[in-house]
Amino acid sequence: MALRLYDTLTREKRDFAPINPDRVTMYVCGPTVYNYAHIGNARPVVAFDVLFRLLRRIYGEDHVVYAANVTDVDDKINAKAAAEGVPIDVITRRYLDAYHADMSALGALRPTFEPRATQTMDAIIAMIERLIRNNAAYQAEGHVLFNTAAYSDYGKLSRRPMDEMIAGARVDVAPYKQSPADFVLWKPSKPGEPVWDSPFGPGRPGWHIECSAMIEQNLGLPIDIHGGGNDLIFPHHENEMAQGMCADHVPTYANYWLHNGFLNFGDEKMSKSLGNVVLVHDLVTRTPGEAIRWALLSAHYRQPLSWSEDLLDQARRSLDRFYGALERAADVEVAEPAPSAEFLDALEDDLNTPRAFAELHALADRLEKSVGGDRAVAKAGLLGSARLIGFLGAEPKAWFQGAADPALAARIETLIADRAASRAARDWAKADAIRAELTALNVEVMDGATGATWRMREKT
RNA sequence: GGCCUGGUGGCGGAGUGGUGACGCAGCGGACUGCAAAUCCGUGCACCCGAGUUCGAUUCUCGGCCAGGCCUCCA
Repeated sequence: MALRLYDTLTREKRDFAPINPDRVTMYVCGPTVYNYAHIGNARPVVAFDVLFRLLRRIYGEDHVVYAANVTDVDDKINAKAAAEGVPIDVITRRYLDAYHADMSALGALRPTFEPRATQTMDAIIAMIERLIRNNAAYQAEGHVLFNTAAYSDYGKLSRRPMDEMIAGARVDVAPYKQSPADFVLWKPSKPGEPVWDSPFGPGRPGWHIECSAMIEQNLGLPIDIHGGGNDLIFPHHENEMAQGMCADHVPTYANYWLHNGFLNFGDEKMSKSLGNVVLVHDLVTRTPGEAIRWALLSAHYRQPLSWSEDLLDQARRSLDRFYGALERAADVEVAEPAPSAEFLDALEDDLNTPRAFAELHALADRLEKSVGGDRAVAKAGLLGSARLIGFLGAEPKAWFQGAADPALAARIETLIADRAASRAARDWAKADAIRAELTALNVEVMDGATGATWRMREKT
């Protein structure tokens, strides 16, 4: 089966056909680096990482170009910098470093490009100049505004009837706007804010223009895939598309618009403004990143996902199952891991990760139950499939014992040796006492035919 | 007010016009000095109403409920 993706613009699942199979282009809206990322922010990163990996497999590693922007000019960054009395780059560097570390812990590959707004200023200004020249933008009171009337398809992506929307909008309309829907491309900086020179006067870019300029600069319009959270459909992506189309007169902006559903926490979405956030930065200190990744992919990317401790716990148990199966199959030689046909089929069906996960379970079952050569086939399929999307890359021993530091591990090994001696002497009371001691250390001991193995229990 | 999602078993979550994935938890059994893991078996669902149909959880319409967007937001 060929790759099929659900496109927000046409609201249908379509066969994916890149403009140029030698250079497949994908852009995803990235972070504004003024704070740590929460798991809701991590959802698109992980979901589109799966797509990136799948595209690399289909078209070749060197034939997929993936860009994700870093917004490092923003009101909240300015506010934070002012509050701490430091330049904005102190803030942005701190949170960008943390972002990279956190997303890496979740198994996300780095995008090919991570353009930063502050380093895209020339392209931004050039694009605004072109928009003005094309009569798609106008200047007013130190601002440059996009003229939505210049783009007849404005509202098409979000399917918003513009006249009705304006009537019901809760937005205060700035007096210098020709139409309430017009949006800022360039605006004057307030005192103390970062400022850039431009033909339109000193100031800084509006929110939407950086993405269009980065796409143009790093990928070239039109692009194959544009991704982001579904809250960005309007106004951000609507505006991006309008700008790009009017600036470059391209036939399309992006051929496939992909939007992930939201992660909810309780009854509401998780958001920084609501304050109900779980930071990845905190979570990774007490939970394996792989389990967080599994939890994030346990629902289809377009569906809402309810975040809970129980979800994480279930994710850990699933991975326990797989690593356990691999541990028991340590003796099975695998020439070359390769994903199974059913697994690829599930992923190619608009990234159906739940179905793909079901196939991983089927492969693990085969690995446990079959004998002889079938085991090698199952192991190759399990490893090849799981690793394609960033799972089961660790050694089973590291998965089960990774939470123990070397000193603790040494102590555990000593206790287990003592217990083995007691068991050999059939001193069950002492053996059980040692087991109790290990349990107190959060360690579970498993007696097997070839001796005891152990693992750290999940924290409760 | 406008627009957009979604409502599946105790929980998570696919999918389908007709034999009701998959996982976790539960229950029974095998195995085990104990325990875990593993294996075998097992119960449980498709928000409500109407329509279309031989037949709907799946299609259509109408409700109800929940969430999101229209303002920074993944």
